Amino acid sequence: MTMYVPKLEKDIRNPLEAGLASFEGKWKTRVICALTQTPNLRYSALKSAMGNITDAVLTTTLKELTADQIINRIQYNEIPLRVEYNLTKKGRAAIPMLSAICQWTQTFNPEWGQVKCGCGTANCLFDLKNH
Amino acid sequence: MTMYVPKLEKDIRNPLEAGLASFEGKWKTRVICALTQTPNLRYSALKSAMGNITDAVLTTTLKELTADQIINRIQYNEIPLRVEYNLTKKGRAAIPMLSAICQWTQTFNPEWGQVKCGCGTANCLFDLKNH
DNA sequence: CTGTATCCGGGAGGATACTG
DNA sequence: CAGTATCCTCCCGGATACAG
Repeated sequence: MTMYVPKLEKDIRNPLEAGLASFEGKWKTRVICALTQTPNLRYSALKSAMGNITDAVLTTTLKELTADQIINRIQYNEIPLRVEYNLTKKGRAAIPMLSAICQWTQTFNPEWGQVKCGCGTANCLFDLKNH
Repeated sequence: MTMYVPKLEKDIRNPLEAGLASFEGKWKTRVICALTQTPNLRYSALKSAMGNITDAVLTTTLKELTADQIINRIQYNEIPLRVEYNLTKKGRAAIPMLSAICQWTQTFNPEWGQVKCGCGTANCLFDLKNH
């Protein structure tokens, strides 16, 4: 019933800060990565892709990404209920940006350069350590 | 005497998360912005550019940016002590990335598109609301 | 002038139990 | 299956005071 409402408004001053806020927190980029590798994922598939996330945290993450127009929530009123998530146009437009950050890190911190993703997916964005 | 040491290690899994961590927090991008507009700034100049930051928070921010190799700390052993900060090569390489995020926000959230920076500096990265 | 030391409130992330 | 509701812990950002 009582949704969480922060007492202090965040102090976001420009479009850069607004953009970065879309990716902050522990799970958002991981959800984006999963949806990049597999375009349509159900709640349960997303949850197991995240590994050890709890429902409360996954739900919050998905709501924030939806509010930021980075993912779509598509509900099929079947029984049992089916819900799928995928990237919006804005979400897909973020992929090159995130890749650029990834490469920037690997360029200047070569210790990251050796870590290769083992997922075998051709369009995988990220080089994951635990994957 | 007792520096702050986090008890739980941060869970950074890939170069994207490592890169984004360099920009997180309220002040890091603002410091980068200030040093983009003015290449060499003293502690006190940086502090007044930030507006209402406290010393404890500014010091922490500068240390983290230095540790991440995004800014250089140059100390002149004069009396009184003079310290200047500027962007490293890695820091300068981040500017196009940050501009891309800025533009991404302005493209998909046009309410940010009308806000223009009033600083008059040619190489100003960001469109600032309070500036 | 350029910081450190110390304390504190608020909140993000998480654990657990429960539900249509 | 796809979430809510509730509670809790840790620690970040900030305030204030002090120092080399």
